[in-house]
Amino acid sequence: MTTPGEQMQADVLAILRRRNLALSAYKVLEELRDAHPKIAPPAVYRALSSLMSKGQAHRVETLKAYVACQCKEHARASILSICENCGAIEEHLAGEVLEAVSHVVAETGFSSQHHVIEVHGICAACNARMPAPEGGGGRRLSAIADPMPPKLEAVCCPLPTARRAAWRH
Amino acid sequence: MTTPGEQMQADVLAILRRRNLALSAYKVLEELRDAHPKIAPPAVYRALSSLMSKGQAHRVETLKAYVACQCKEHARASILSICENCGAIEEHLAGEVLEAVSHVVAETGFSSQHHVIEVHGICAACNARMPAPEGGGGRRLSAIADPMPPKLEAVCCPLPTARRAAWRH
DNA sequence: AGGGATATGTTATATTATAACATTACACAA
DNA sequence: TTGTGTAATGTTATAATATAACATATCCCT
Repeated sequence: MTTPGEQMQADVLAILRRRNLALSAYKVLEELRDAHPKIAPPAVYRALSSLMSKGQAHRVETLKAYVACQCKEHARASILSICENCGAIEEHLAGEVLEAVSHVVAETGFSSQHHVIEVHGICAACNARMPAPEGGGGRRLSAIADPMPPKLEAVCCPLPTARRAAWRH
Repeated sequence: MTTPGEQMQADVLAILRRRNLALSAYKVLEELRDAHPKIAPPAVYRALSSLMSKGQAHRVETLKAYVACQCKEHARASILSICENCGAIEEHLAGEVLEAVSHVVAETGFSSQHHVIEVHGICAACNARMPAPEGGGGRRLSAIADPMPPKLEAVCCPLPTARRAAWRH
């Protein structure tokens, strides 16, 4: 039988999976109100917390927001890439990198327990629609000519010179 | 001549440098009240923001808190290690790791602009005071026998089985 | 001096997260 | 079966983090 808590987790996970964007806990809460009219913040945070402890969701620290895990229930930490243009999140498994990080900090005697690796930049799809940068190096948000939505549900779109991309809020 | 904003930045930096711990913006604000009795949050956030853009301070994303940069004005991102026992933060420069991360995400066409790498675990000093773990792997917080303060200003200390270490708040 | 840009001060509020406690459901012994 | 302790869920309130919005002052340039 499925308990209320399990149902909540399933509903939260379904909401997160609808997009490849990170959603704030309160955005998730809003969307949950359809199925759970009188839901309150602690219920959402409890569900997110359970999902995270099972590796089915991740908090994107640099966005204060949450995404569904894109791998098949991995336990190890992963690298999250965050597109500054469209907000798309991708998850990259790379044990060697985690080990490299552990190795670096081990030089001062630090023993690693949990890694957080996040990279901001421009995703492949947005790169394809942007002019290449002058002085070499990666393309930049300010160079975007004609921004356009990401893979799944469009949430970006207008984004000319804006300091803050549309998908943030 | 030194402007009010520069003075504020200097004061904030001095406060951050007094510890090797991360301080929340509001903790910084409290300490600033000595020198600036009527300071308000935006002033602190502005100072932190300026310091960060100059590479003189960093936000520890996983702690929602700020530390002084420990290197000589590096521009590149670094690896931050966070001791779960005493809260000590260490900064590790490791360009190769940043490149390894960029390389991993580049496999899907992502171009990196900014890296965030944070590692939680146990620092050398705390490791020295802890029993080694049974099944191999790093030592864990729960295994701590007789916790004791970190390098600079002691903020940790009691920490037997506590779920949340004392230095967090 | 005038006037625009930038920096600073001030008030209010938005956003994110958790504490604290009430209530319900559940496992299991008596 | 009924009590009774534990864990899960619901509910209310509030804590902690961060920024918007606007007023005022300062500086630079003419």
